[in-house]
Amino acid sequence: MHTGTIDPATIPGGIDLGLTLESGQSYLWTRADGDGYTGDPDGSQWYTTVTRAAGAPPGGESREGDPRVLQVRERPDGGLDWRATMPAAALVRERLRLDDDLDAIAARAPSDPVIGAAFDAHRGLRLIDDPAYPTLIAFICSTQMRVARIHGMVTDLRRDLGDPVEFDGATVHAFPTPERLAAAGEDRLRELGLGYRAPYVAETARMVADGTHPADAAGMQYEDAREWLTRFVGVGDKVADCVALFALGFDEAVPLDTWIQTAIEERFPDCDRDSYAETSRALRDRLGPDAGYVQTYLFHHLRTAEAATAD
DNA sequence: TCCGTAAGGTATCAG
DNA sequence: CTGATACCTTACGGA
Repeated sequence: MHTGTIDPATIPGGIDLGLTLESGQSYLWTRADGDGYTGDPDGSQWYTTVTRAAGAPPGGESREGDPRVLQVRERPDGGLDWRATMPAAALVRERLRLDDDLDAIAARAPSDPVIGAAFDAHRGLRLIDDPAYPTLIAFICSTQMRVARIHGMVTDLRRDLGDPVEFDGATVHAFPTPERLAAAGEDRLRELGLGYRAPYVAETARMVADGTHPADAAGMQYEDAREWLTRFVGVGDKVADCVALFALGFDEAVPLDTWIQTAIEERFPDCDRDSYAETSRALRDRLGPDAGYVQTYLFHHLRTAEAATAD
């Protein structure tokens, strides 16, 4: 086993690990004391994921290789501990985007009372940089679902169809390979509770298994990438934006979900256009170069209960 | 205990 | 190309 620590001085703006991993960006980590997403996040717990990459460019998780386990927890000093089946210091920095300067990002954000409140209320919330294919499947599952249940669905997929890996005396499961998901078939996926998403996941997994990989969008211009991603079954503009933002490093992407749509109507009505593409463009212009970061803070702020009394 | 509603939307089909 | 509708399942809140 490899272990390491990350000095808080090397994390500009700090990190709230539980918030970052349970804020609805990533569904690929589980908390040691349970499935997570069902209670208050707790960054002092070990969070575990399984990955096939050991340090890849954004969204460029290797498409083959043995699954490897990575665990991270928050230290009392604000730094991080990690444990893994491979050297992982660089991987942790990359996945949790520890080089992003949160204070600078907050300073660049537009001066708006709700945006300011969102940054103040959720210090240490970071964007994540997850592998593209599991993120694609997770967000196909996300339509018309609550955050906690999306995590439950992904966890069920892993447990039932993912390769088991031994680590520290326990068994954890990798995200199922595209081949395995495709082979499972629509009926099996319906049994796992995916509902009408089952055929979408099966068909998209088949496309990936046949060589059309979502990470291939990483080198495109942002709007081209979003459009290209919608070729996967079950992927419209919103899900494509989630993959672009949370897995492919397109920091300008602003997934227009129901929460953000409401925020647009109430806070930025002049950004409300006739199409997704035009509204997206207007909102990106309004939110600035870190539009994706601002969106993530807004989404989390609006979604949490305290937001109801914040404004 | 039971039922209506809504949950990080998308595919499909008219007009 | 734009607008309306069905869609699986589950976890809630109100009767």
